Amino acid sequence: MAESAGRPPGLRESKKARTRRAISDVATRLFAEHGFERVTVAQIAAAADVSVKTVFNYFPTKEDLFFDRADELIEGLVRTIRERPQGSTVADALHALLADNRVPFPGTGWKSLRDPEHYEAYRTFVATEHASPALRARRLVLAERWARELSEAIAEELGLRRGDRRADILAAMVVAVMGLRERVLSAAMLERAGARAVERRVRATMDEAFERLRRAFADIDRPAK
Amino acid sequence: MAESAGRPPGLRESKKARTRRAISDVATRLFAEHGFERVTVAQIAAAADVSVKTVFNYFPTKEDLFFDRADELIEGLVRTIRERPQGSTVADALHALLADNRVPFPGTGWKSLRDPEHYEAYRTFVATEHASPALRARRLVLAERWARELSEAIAEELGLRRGDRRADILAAMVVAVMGLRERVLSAAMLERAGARAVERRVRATMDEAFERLRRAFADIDRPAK
DNA sequence: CGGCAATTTTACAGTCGTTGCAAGTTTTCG
DNA sequence: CGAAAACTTGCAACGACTGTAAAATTGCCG
Repeated sequence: MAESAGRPPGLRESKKARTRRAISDVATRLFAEHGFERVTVAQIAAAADVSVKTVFNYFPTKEDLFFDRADELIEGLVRTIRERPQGSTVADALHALLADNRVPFPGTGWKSLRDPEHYEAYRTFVATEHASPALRARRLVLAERWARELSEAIAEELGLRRGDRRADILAAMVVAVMGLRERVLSAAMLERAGARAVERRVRATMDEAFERLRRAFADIDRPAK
Repeated sequence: MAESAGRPPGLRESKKARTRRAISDVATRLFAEHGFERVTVAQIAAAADVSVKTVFNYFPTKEDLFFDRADELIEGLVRTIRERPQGSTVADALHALLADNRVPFPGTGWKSLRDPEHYEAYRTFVATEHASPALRARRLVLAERWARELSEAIAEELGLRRGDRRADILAAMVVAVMGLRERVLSAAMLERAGARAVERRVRATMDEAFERLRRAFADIDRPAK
């Protein structure tokens, strides 16, 4: 695998990066405009001025075009756990992150829904996803992968051995709660609730969920430091 | 929607049922023999002596051929909750069901893994599913549907209004635990652990998980009657 | 700079799931 | 029995995806 800072960028590398970006951007725009199902890979390729084969060269499946960089989300979660403030349990840290009115944006991190531009962008994302069974299915697969990574991070952070049942259970429940958050968020945004209303509903759900998680895992979820 | 016992069977009905069964059986056999991905719908149609179009007439997608009647599982769960014995909480009832060494079989209910025949059949099922990303994805979609139905049943059973946050949270966590059970079960069976060993691992995981669920939901999960 | 090797991109042909359509076939019912 | 309704089928077509081998591009070395 290429190390993160191997050689000086190199023409080839940078060109590849640019091509990949171009394809992803074009695809994102087209999906937002016409919906996932009604855009063909051939159209994307044409709009990005590459061949269909090249598209599949960079993205294994059409769905990957939509969820490009979605895996960054899990990195954010893991960092949240690892770098939680002193005295804060894992549940505390995740609670703080997920009860907040922010949502993950590819590349640029978590953004507040109070910003109308971000609200609109995320609403489009959610609506596109919601309208496509294939995308909804894909999201579930991603969530499963997240559960595994989360489980490892949690185990390590709580001083349990890898694959400890308790870490697996906690991770699975956290991911379930994330799924719930997503559902609440989507539902609220799809009916065009105002940013404050969305925020309120999300927070209420997360408060409830994490309170219960705290109760369930009080014995092993220890504060940092 | 057709009521469960509409007219006397009728030639047409029974013929349809037979055709459907034939297709499903043939598909199941072929998948077990060669793996999901390596069997084409055309082959299934040929082996079942119908046209490809007829196959899609009965089953919306190829995956549905594999998971035919999997939705019966959720009915079993819901019944488990509704008909739980006196003094038993929802968590108790689900715990008893899921810590047991039995697995759901389409049509015939839950069977013990101690029976070598059932063990082998279920192992084949699990192995086939495991080998196919498409099937794994599909299972996740089914699980999501189960979460919704479970949530309704739980809400009703605990005297909460439909869509009560707490019921949603409990349901989501229960489904997460079911997913975990499946993972433990699969892993154990794929490495050909003996029935007792599989049973032990499943039970240990379920004991741990439900103990935590009980703690988390002690305030609302009331015993029956 | 020139030219060869490695890497990317592309066209082309093909597989497979899935759908729409119009023409059979079978079952039901009056 | 005969027409309507319900099923089945063959055919053509679409779109995601793959393999292959040829063409274009880029990196590198003398």
